[in-house]
Amino acid sequence: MLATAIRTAAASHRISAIPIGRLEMTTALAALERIGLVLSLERDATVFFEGGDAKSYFKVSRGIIRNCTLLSDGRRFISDFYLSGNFFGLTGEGQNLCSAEAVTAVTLVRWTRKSVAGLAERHPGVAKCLRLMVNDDIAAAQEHMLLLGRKDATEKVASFLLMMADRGGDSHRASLPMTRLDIADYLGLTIETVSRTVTELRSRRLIRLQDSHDVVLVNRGAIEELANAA
Amino acid sequence: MLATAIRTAAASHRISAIPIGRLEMTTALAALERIGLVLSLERDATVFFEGGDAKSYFKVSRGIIRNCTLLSDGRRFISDFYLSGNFFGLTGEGQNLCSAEAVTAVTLVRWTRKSVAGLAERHPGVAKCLRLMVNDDIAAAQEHMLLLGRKDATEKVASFLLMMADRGGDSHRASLPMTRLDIADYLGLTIETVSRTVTELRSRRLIRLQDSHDVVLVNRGAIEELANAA
DNA sequence: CGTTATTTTGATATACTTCAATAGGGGTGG
DNA sequence: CCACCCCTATTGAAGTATATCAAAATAACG
Repeated sequence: MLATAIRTAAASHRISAIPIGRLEMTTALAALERIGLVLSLERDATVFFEGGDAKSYFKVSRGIIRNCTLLSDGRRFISDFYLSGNFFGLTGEGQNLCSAEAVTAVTLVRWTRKSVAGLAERHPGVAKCLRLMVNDDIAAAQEHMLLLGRKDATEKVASFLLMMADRGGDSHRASLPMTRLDIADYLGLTIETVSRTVTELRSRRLIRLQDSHDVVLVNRGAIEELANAA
Repeated sequence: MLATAIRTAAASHRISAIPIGRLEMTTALAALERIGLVLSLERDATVFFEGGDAKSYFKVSRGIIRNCTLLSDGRRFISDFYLSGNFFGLTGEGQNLCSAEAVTAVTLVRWTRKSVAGLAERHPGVAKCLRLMVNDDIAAAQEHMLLLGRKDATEKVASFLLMMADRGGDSHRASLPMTRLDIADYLGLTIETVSRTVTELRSRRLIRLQDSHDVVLVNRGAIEELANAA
């Protein structure tokens, strides 16, 4: 189970470089397979709280997770979404840096940090895989910061659509299971601005909406130009 | 030399938890001491370029470094500053995620990734120290994203002053060696807005300026309230 | 001491937010 | 099956925070 899990993760776009020998890893991880616990959660359930003890690593088997933080007056920010195949909870030695919530109903696999740490110690391949996943999270954060700090609404939404398309199976279709509020809190905008921007892209025939959560990138090239990828 | 270097890093606020036995680490690092190369750079010199091969780890001995990325039209974003004692270049397996430039004249220590990786393999204490430093970078990125995505100009500037004060020696004084443009590019604002916001804080008697690069936090409590720390 | 870079201040413009209303979609119960 | 409700998304009108454009003041530098 975990062998499959980590292989999937390594194959996902979020692992930037081909990491390590598959055989090595599969062998290493076979040991951990039976200690990963499966859990299912309803939409909007909390996986863990910001500030709580970081005790576990998770993998998304099905559904989607959001990592979010709140300001005292209720303003919310979403630092990342984790899709099926992605690992999360890797960061935050000691305390969780943000809370994790189920955007949709989800199935997760959970491992204790202790057991993963033990495995990583015995198997350098596992350690390397974890390092690569953390690295991908950092790369994502860097790009996200650039987006938040220096991109306008159109660039933000275009970037988001491209990211979701790339993380899904089809580079010309973005599935958006989250609400406009989630998207707004990820992009540092309001729902109204997100909505208006999507409408604008649609009226320019760059995208087509099957419904509000399923976007076809009709002209991906033009969207890439708008996104202003660094 | 490196022993001192890493000890300093571990002592700095950027290492969130007391990491590992000092003795263990000092012993481990003694071996690396002689392979760290010292280099000095002028103000505005580039340490490494975004997209270039990530070949080295660095420690700032003196001065300050900015990590920045550019959009195609010249908009710039600064993801982090590294002050004396901080390590950088730890992230970006393979390619550098952003370029690193000298904000002031700097003295750096450089190690090849290979040599550090080798040391980390032989000495778990070193590996752990590196992990903790990467973790601190992630925590900083998380907070930075929240700031960029959901804070207004006053909150941004107040947060920045507090961060700089905390990273310096004196919690009631922020030394700002960088220009207003650097600050603006870090906060996702313009120089004019940064300047106006600083003026506003000054006229409210929350801060006092020795000169534009040396800020006394007269009323730190009030600034903390304004900063709206999560 | 003049020259240039940086910072501050001022006036105006605008992108995005806020407030408000309408429209769509999905489920439930009558 | 339709009517109703709730939740989400869209659209509209007005307000505001921040950007932009422009100039003055201050600091840094040779």
